[in-house]
Amino acid sequence: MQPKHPANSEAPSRALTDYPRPSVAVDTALLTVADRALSVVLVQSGDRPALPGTFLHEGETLRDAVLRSLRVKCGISGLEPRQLRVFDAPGRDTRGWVLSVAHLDVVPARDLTLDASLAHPTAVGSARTLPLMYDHAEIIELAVDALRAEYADRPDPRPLLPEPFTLRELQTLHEAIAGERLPRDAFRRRMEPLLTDTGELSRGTRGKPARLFRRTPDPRR
Amino acid sequence: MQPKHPANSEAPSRALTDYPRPSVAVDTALLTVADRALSVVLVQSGDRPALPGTFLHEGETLRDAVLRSLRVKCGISGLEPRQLRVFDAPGRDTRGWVLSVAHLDVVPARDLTLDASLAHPTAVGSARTLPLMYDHAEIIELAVDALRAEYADRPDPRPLLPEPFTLRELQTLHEAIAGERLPRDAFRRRMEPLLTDTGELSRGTRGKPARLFRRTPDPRR
DNA sequence: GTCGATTATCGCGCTTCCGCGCTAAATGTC
DNA sequence: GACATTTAGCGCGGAAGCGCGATAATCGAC
Repeated sequence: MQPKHPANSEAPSRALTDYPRPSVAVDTALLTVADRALSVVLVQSGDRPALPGTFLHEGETLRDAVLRSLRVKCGISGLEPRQLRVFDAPGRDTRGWVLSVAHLDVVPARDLTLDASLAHPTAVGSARTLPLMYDHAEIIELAVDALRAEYADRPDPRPLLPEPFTLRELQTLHEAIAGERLPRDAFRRRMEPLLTDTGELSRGTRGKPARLFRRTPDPRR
Repeated sequence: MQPKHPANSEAPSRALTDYPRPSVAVDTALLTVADRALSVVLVQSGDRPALPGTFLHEGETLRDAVLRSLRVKCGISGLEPRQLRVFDAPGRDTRGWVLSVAHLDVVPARDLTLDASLAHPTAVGSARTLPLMYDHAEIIELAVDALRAEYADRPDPRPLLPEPFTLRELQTLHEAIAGERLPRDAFRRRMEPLLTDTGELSRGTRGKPARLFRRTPDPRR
């Protein structure tokens, strides 16, 4: 029977590697917007769908591992994963003791050139009905809530819209993420002050041409 | 040189324990309020002060580990730790590869019967000037921000005040946590609807007796 | 050229929240 | 009993935000 770890920050008489340690995985709810609704990228894990993930390798950070897993599993790079929470139920993985650090990331649908036999976006509503591995359904819900909070009062903070864009395009995106209709005037009053008017108008569209905007860089980020 | 982990959720030809794994620690910013200001409980770690923590043992959850560390290091039990974030810089601990899952917990000052030579509350302002171990200064800032957010629009959600209490006592507590004065009328308008008036008045105090309140159980918790 | 579609603006009434000064009530101290 | 202290309530003016209906402008389709 192996000894238990010493208290953290005590000087142990043994090496840390003498003690039982968990494997640490990262799993990412990679969200995108397609057909005016949120989708999540799923991969096939054995016989069940799952979020893309990997085990943490020595010498890398959690973020390094997330980026590696998205590159390898989904052919995606250059993203900004955000840590959500650690899932730590002792028996969550039948192969042994595994913790998972859940992450959220966001990618424009146009950047997804997935091999559909490996990874594919699934509407969040549909994903809820699937028998996902481990606690991945819970991770998706956490991620959706976190993304909705980010989008509540900032215009497209995880840039999904190519610039420039119209107010209407921005509102449609925000409604897809919020999962509900957003009243037009209130939305415009809240967002317009946070945007940069390019001074240009849309072209090739029916009706009065819409003004075109860019995001104003957020000093907080 | 040891092999790297297989991709998460692939069926490995080797046991998970064949691969390098980190030690996982939990560190807790245990906050309390004393002298109308926030304090954090520090322990001595070698020659430097630190947050109480421990390594995660097989078969327990992070919460189990936090509770164990608070019991062993501080003689405290029955708390409700909240996960904050994982600290994962590869070189953060000179003894080897260690991740730390930072937590926040809150304890009334009256429940702290600490052996001062082991653990002692330190005003958060003072703690900022100390050479804390690892990333513990950062953990404290995260915890303070998280606690302030919890207290922003709910009355004493991490119960610190013994019941019943007066509006003035509640306001004084919230000001200690917020670190700033809160205007009386606005505070009362925001909080009073969320409290249960006991129908009783304070006694033994100078001036008009104050009404006494209890917390109304929050359906969200 | 007309029409429908689309964007944009705005006045307006309403709601919510805030800060402040003032007044009243009730207690303990002297 | 007077006084200082403390709590409590409230009127009021102001600020901020909202939803809605109405109107105007501008485009492409026909």
